Order: sequence, then structure tokens, then C-alpha cells
Amino acid sequence: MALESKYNPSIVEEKWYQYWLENDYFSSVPDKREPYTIVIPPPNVTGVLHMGHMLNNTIQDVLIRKARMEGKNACWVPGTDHASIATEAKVVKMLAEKGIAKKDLSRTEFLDHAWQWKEKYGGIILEQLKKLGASCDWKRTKFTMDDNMSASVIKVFISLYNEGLIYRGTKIVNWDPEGKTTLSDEEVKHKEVNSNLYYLKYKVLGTEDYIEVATTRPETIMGDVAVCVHPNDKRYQHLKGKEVLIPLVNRAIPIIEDEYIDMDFGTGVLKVTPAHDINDYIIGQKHQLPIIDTLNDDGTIAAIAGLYIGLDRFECRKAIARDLKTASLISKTESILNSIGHSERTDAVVEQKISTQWFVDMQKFIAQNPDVLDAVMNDEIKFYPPKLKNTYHHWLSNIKDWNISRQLWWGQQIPAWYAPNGDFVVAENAEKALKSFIEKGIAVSINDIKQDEDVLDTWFSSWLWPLSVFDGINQPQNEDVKYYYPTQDLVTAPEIIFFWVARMIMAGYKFNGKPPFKNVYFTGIVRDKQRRKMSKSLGNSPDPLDLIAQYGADSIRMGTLLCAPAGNDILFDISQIEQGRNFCNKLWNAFRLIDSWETKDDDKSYQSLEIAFLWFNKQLYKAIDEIEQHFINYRLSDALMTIYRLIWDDFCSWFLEIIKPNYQDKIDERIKRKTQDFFSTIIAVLNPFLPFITEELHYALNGHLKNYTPLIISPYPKNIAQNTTNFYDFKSLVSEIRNLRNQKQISPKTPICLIINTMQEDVLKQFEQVILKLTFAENILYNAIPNTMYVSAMAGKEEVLLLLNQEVSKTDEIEKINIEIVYLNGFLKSVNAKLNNEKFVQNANEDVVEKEKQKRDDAAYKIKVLQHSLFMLQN
RNA sequence: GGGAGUUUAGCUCAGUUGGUUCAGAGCAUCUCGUUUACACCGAGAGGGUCGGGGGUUCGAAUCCCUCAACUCCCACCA
Repeated sequence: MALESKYNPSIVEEKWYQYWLENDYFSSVPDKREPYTIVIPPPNVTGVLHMGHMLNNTIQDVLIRKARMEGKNACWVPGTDHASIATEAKVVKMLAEKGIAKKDLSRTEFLDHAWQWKEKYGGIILEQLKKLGASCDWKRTKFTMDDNMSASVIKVFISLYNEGLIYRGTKIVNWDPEGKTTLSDEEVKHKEVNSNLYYLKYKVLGTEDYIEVATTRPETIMGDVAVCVHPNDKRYQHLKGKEVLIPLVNRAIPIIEDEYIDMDFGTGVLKVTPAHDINDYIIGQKHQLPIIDTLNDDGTIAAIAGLYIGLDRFECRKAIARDLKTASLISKTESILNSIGHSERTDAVVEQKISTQWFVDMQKFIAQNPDVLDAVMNDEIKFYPPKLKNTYHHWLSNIKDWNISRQLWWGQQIPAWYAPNGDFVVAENAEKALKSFIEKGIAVSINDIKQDEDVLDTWFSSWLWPLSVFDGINQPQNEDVKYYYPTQDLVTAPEIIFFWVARMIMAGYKFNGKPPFKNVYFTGIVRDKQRRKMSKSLGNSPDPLDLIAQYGADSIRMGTLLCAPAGNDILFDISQIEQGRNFCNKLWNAFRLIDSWETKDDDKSYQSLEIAFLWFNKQLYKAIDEIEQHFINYRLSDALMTIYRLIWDDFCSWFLEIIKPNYQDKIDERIKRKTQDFFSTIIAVLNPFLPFITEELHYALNGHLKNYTPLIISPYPKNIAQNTTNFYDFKSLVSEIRNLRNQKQISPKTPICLIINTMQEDVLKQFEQVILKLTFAENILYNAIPNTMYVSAMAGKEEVLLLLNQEVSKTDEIEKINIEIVYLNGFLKSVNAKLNNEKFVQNANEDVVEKEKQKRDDAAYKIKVLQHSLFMLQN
């Protein structure tokens, strides 16, 4: 077989992915084997693949592929999330571009458009994942609005409502004026923003005095119902019980007192606007003040405000500031930094607004399901990295009720039905709702009742994901859910620990009694080299598909994984991808070399090189152990690096160089076969990480076999017998010799002669062929006396002399040796100081003391050798 | 305001219970090399007082205190 000297991934990857699909290696059905399940964090149905997905899904694929090779029944369930707010926004935008306004459509018409959109674009991201090599069970692909998925959501809503865990209530909620919906607290992201703090003058009625109020939101003055001071504030004692006039509005409102007030902030006076601030709302309740909601749903000023009607809130702020200034009702403005809530999805500034919505009573929920907290804290569910346990704990202990209703159409419509008088029932459908009404003694007909217009928060469906993908809500006892649930690993971003991870744990315990997964691997955020988050607006996010086309999926997988320890952000840099590509090429060429060898029977070379096999065998199984350990700790970067070094250094740079025959020489057949065996093992270990190239090479090695098994389902190598033999460290000896060569500018292929002064001549003789081969030496003399033409160095306890055919500067050599002796004497002194310290000998462990003694003896021996050399040089 | 975390070679990071074979890895850098597996390469080398200070100990990157810088999460300061 003639192979290209450069590995070309594009053909190979396409070919093998098709092959795996055709042979159905990704799909899973319950059987007798141990299950290994991962459910994908469902990407938004409208999304396209970005670098974060690449990282996240590569990790999942590595885990699932390794499990598959280990003989487990590996099942990776893919799917997409309907992402109600994001998708609805996209559909609205798309319709607007066509000149269609959402308000002109009926609910059904709008949903028709949305579904069409979903059918057209919804599968893109999953198709992209295939390019990455993701070995998902595509037959199980789910969508959070599939019929049975939605049915699960409705069922859960009804049962939680019946248990009193879901309620309808009027509260201050977060309002996204752009998405025109409420948001949960988790969907509001606070950002530090520079704001103006305006000092407004409220005229005190019946006096000529003004009271100054500092506010960042002058546009809400139309909703003011009081100004509030601290009861102990000396500055305002004389104003108690008086009223003030709202500037511009000229409505009279009382001055009230409350200990909530921070006397040091601004003027120590707060304007109270209960409709638009949670604190004001609380004060308002306490003092029984009215509520004036001056904002429309789209963030414009409502008619009730009386002024600035229809103006956008931010325009209004400017206008008011201007008008107040004109009227001399602003005493000053200062610039302050404050934290403003933004919508997670639309990035609009979130308003607080009083509204009637549906909530999950979280405190009650947690109280009833203590496992939600305990399981994580006692590691029944393991977090990687574990520091996120604290974050989880902290959030749960301060949890607020979850607002689950959204004023959208795309999603699961809330199964609540209203009678004309406002009474409502919760039921699966209109018929059942009617029945409930009748049971409650409310006489209505089916035409009278109306279903709640709102849909449920997306996360109210995704929290069921690990159960609902197996239909475990609708049919809790079905074979799939019994077999696959709880799943093994969840791989996700720490950003959604509250949105999703925590809530899946809640749903898992609540609806199944078991945790949804055993391990949670939190990836970092993919950033660019300057540590900036990757974003479309910065244009610093490469298109993963372009990268795959250019470098191959294996290279990308390697590049992203090499520097991605759990929980650490990964700093994306193209050079890592190049490193991945170079590695693939290295592996490819190692195979080409082995493959090119012609064989013969050569017992002698086999015998003399056997030690190399023993040595590499040890390195190989040591590495397999280490890799296993890294997997246990979910340290995939370290696992991959271990393989990288095993292949590049141990296998290619050392082992192959040792056994490689001279140009045009044949190789002993057994050597070639053993080398191929090693190679097979190596690529099997590597396969979960780089599935394509390893599959290709595995085929190149074994494709001719009658009962050919592709690598994807071949057994994963295990270390059965511990190989603990210690080998002589021939690597440092060889390095020292090469270094001497370098120093003396002797080109690598020029034959040389060596003298090695050693106390373990027998051991070294075992490695003689190895050393000769690697150093291009002609022969080695042991413990021989050289003439004056040589250079020397210490390699461990061996002194190695490279014989020259030219005179060397004696003084240089003497100088070199003297430096070495000075260093060793210093070292010896410190070791001796330690050993002569009674407290050390008393307190330190025996083996530690023993080690120190060994070091002392070694150093003393080296000094002796060097002094001898010195003597030889000087005479 | 509360909580968590980080600070080790130019960069990104390992360093389990304190013991100089723990001061490491990869990349980058420098020198040499067009040796037929690979220049997407080979050989070799240099580089860190483990953020600063103090303490405990025979001994600290590793434990304690303190200072400094940075990061993240949570939170209703107008």
C-alpha cells in the first residue's frame, strides 16, 4: 500500500462516519450489558455550532466511545431544545422581514410559521455535530416539543399544581420589554453600568422648601406614591407628616418614614414607586400605598402616567431630565456605577413589574426533596471540578420561587383554564377542565372557558430531559428508563448550573426518586488568546466547520482538549489545532514506516533488540494505567497528553529509532509483528480521542482479516499484568552522548567510539545494541583507559567518554569537570547536613532517610569518578 | 454587600497525605541538522528565590497568619 506522506483527513473522516452509521454502531437498545448513558445538553433548535459546542461534545464523545470499547452499552442521546424566547424572537424577526407582524397573526398561524422554521433550520446543528464525529444514537433524537415531551411537561405541571408546589400569584417579576415576557431571576444578568444619579426637587406643600431625592430613574416619577426618609434622620424631622409635590407631575404624595432607608445614600430620601421596584413594592405594601404602573409592556410610557405617553422609557428619561432642568427642578447630577439587570436572551434592560404569573414554590420543593442538596454535598452526584459544590449549595440555600410563565406562544401552553368570572382550574384539556369547573360548582360551558395564553419557561421542559428522552415521565416503568436512568455523565457549562443542572437534579429526585446522573463535568468557557469570550460581535470565534474542513475533526478535537481541564476556561488558539494536525501526521508517518518494512528471519537482531520490546512494553502499560487514572478523575487533557507523549516520545523517538532497520535492510519478522501489536494497542487507546485517523490505521493494519472488527467496537486495552521491571536509564546516557557530539560539532551520522566507565557493565551490555544504534557509535569499551583525545560527561553514575581523533583543550575539560565537582560537593554538603541533623534522622520516615543516604553515596561516587578523570587529565 | 476561587518557566497549566530524582509538562525560544517515516521533522540547550511578607517545622510550592493583584458566582442599595 502506498500511503501519502501527509495525512489527509477529509476523505477518511467522511468515509468512516458513513461506515459507522451504516453499521449502526451508535445505536443502543437495552440488553444484559452495563449501560453507559449520556444525554446531550440539547442545543437551541435555531443554533449553529460554535466552539463551545465543539469542546462540550468532544468530551462527551470521548467518554461515550471509551465506554463503548470497554464493552458497555453506550448510549448518547442527542436532541434539541425549543428555546422558547430565543426561537420566538427569531421567528418574529423572520416574519417582520417578510412584512408580517406577529400581532396580525393568530396563535395557530404563528405556530405554523414557527414549526416551519424549526423543520427547516432545526436539524442543522445536529448535522454539524456529525462532522465532529459525535457518536450519538441518532435514532433517539429528541426535541423538547415532541408530542410525548410536551405531554411530560403538562403532566408534571398538573401534578405539581395539585401538590401545591405550583401556584399562581401576583408579585414583582422581571419583565423583558423586548421579548415582552417575564423572566425568571436566573434569566436576569446584572451588569455594572455607568448611570446618572439625578437629584430631583420635590416641593414641600405649605412651605417654600424643597426636599431633594436622588434617583437614577427619573422617568418613573409619574409612578411615585410617596417619598421616604429614615425615621431617625435629623435632617428631615421637621417634615414628618407633610406632603410633597412630584416635580412636573404636580401630584401631592406623602412623606413617609421607614428604617429600610440608607441615610448615607444620596440625600437619604427615596422616592417610592411600588410598581417598578421590588423594595419600593415592599415599602408600599407596608405603608398601604397605591400602585401606579406607568410602563407599557414594550417599555413605553403608559397612558396612566399622564405625561410623556408613548415615549420609550430611555427617551423619556432624557426628556424628563431636560424638562426638569428647564424647570430648575434638578439640583445636580452625578455619575455613578450601578448594577442593572439585563435579559439573558435579548439583552434588554429588565424592568421590575408587578404581574400575575405562575411560580414553583422552591423552598417547599427542596424541603420535600432533601436529596437535591444532600446528593451533591455527599458526592452521590459528583461535580468536576468540586468547587462548584459550594456554588450549588449557596444558590439552593437562598433559592427564590421560580417564575415559570412566559408571555410567548412558542412552547408548552400552560394547562390552566379560566372561567369568565376569573376562576380557574388546571387540567390537561378543555374537557377535563370543564369537569373540574363543574366539580367546583362553577357552571360554565366549554365555550366559556379559555386556556391560559402563556407558555412555560423552556427550562421547565429541559429540567425533565434525562427522564423525558426515555419517556420516563409518561411511562415511569418502561424498559428504557429502567435501563438507562440514572445516566452516567453530564457534560455542560457552569453558566447553566442553576438554570439546568440544579433543576434536573430536582426533577430527577422528584419524578423518579433517583438522581439524573452520577457525574457532572463542567467545561470552561472557550475564549480567545486574549481571554475574551468568543462572540459574534467580536468576530473572534472561528467557524468550527471551516476548521474541520481545513484541519480535520481529529485535529480540532485534539486542539480543544489539550488545554481543557475541567472547569478551566480554554484559551483557543489556532496553534493548538496545528499541534493536533501535526500529531495526526506523526502517527500517520509512524504507520507508514512500519508498513514499509520488508521482513526476513533475523534471529540475531531479534535477540539483541528484545530489551527494547520489554522496555516499551513497560512504558505502554504504565501509560495505560496513568490514562485510566486520569479518566477516573475526568482529567481528559492529562489523559490525552499522556498518550501524546507515549506516542511521540516513547514510541516514535525512542522505540522506532531503536528497531528501525538501516536503509533498505529488511527487518526480522517477529520484530515487525510485535511493533504492529504495539501500534494496535496505541491507536486503540487513542481512538476515543481521535476516532477517525485511528479507525483508518486500524483498518490498514487489520482490514485484510476475515473476521474484521472495526476499532470503534474493539476492546479497549487494559493493563492486566503489572510490569514493574526497572530498566536501566539508557535515555539519559544516550542524551549525554548526543550532547557531547553536539558540543564537538560531530555530525550525527559520523561514527564514534565510546568508553563507558561503570560499575554495572553487565547491565549496560544488555543495552549495547540500543546504545550503538541510537548514538551511531561503532563500538563501546568498558572501564578502559583512554588516550588524551576525548571529551567526557556523567550520565547518572556512568562516566561516558567520546573518543576523538583530534586534540582537545585540556584546560577546558579540567574546567568543566571542576565545575561539576564544586556543584556535587555543595550538594553533598547539604545532604550530609541533613543526615547529621539528629532531628531529621529521628523524625523523617525511614525511606526518606534511606533516599538521602543513597543520594549521599551517589554524589560521593560521582565525585570520586570525576576526581579520577581529573587526575588522568593532569598527568 | 455576601460567597467561592486563582496567583508555579515567555504562554497555558500539572504538582495527591509537607521530605532536592517535585521544581515538572506541552507550546514558544535558542543552537545544530535538507540522516529517505514524518521540516506538520530530528538532536541538543537555555529558562522559574513556586505573588510579597511573616510564622509553624529538622525540612514548605505544599500547613497557618497577613498584605497585594486578578477571576467568577450570588445580592433589592435608590
